Amino acid sequence: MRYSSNHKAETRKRIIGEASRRFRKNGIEGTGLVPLMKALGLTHGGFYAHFTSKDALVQASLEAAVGDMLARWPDPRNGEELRAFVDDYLSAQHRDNPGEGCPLTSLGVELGLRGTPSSTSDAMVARMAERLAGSEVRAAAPQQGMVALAAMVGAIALARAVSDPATSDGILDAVRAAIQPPADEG
Amino acid sequence: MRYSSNHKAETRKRIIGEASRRFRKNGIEGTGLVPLMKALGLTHGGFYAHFTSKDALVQASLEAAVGDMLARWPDPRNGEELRAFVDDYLSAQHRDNPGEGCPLTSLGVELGLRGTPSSTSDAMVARMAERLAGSEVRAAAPQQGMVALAAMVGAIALARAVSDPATSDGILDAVRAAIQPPADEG
DNA sequence: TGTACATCAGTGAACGCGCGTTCACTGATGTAC
DNA sequence: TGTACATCAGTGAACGCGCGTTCACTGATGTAC
Repeated sequence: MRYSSNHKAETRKRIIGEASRRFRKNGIEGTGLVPLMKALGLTHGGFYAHFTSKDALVQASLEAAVGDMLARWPDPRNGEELRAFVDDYLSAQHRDNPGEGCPLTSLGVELGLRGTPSSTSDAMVARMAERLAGSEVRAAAPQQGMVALAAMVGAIALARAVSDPATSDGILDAVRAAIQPPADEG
Repeated sequence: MRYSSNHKAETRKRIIGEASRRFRKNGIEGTGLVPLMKALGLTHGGFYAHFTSKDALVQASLEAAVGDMLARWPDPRNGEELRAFVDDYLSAQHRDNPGEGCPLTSLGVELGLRGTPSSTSDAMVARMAERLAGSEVRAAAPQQGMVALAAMVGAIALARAVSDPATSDGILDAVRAAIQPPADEG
């Protein structure tokens, strides 16, 4: 069967989209290519028409997830938007849905632990720290943006690792209060 | 072959020790029982004389790693000891050796991401946050201990995820400076 | 306008491999008599 | 003190399964003539 000229590019995008969700949710090692392709209504043999290997898909998925995440970032000069974004980042919703969430706390962590860090992570870390630093957020100096980012990433990691829901919520609350002044002050 | 009365207990400890290193370094899914037992000079069949399943070993390994980590923690009233510990935590040595490092940033993160958090993590988080809060560390209030812990865990995660060595070192430096006053002030 | 052919995204069977787990067995030693 | 037996940590072959990857093939459609 022959398809329209952009059909292959669209299929490639669909594979990346589904993979980026699955890698973040179930891990790279926990995501098989056979179930992934099946979920898209395709057979696994066709995978290699789009990617040279699973690793190539991992890189493309990380890049796509980072791109999505950065596109969602507000203008740092708009304090209200940034405050809302930080609230979203430190929300139960984000904690409970790694598949839709920040790739640094899922894919980035797995790649980092296994000794295969990617320069895509560098770009995301730099952009996030920069925007947190140049904002109304309490920490104003450039390094303070990095500290705020580390606290946010660590908060999500800890909130996910802990089994008591109250403790988990408390971690998110404590970090939110620390890096962001109360809403009525801003 | 029959062995001395404590032989089995010693073998069990050896399995847990090696597993806790491998789980932290290569991940739970990345650690096979066959190579694990082989590394101890044993065959894989004998594994089930010690543990009912791989999952049981994961729990035992997390508990052992958390116990080791907490045993290394200094008296929080001794500012100098605590400062040294925080420096060690935020060191290149720790970043580069997850197998010997904090189980929260490796095993805990993997368990948390896969939706199987363990109450063992709760104990470690509580104890670490408590000790950071009751110390000379800049952040003194109880929730501030949690913020310091989140920043430390996030710093290690980011420092591992990033590919540029200077950026990686910079993350550790920024967080160290933020949660700890300069040494000559203490 | 109609026929022949080239294209190529996707198919599906097959590959070798390592996984977690099971199980009948081994054999050195402690215990019972 | 000497023999027979029970114990049980560890052995090693086997199980079914899912993995990443390969490859000869399909067949609907665009293109050439």
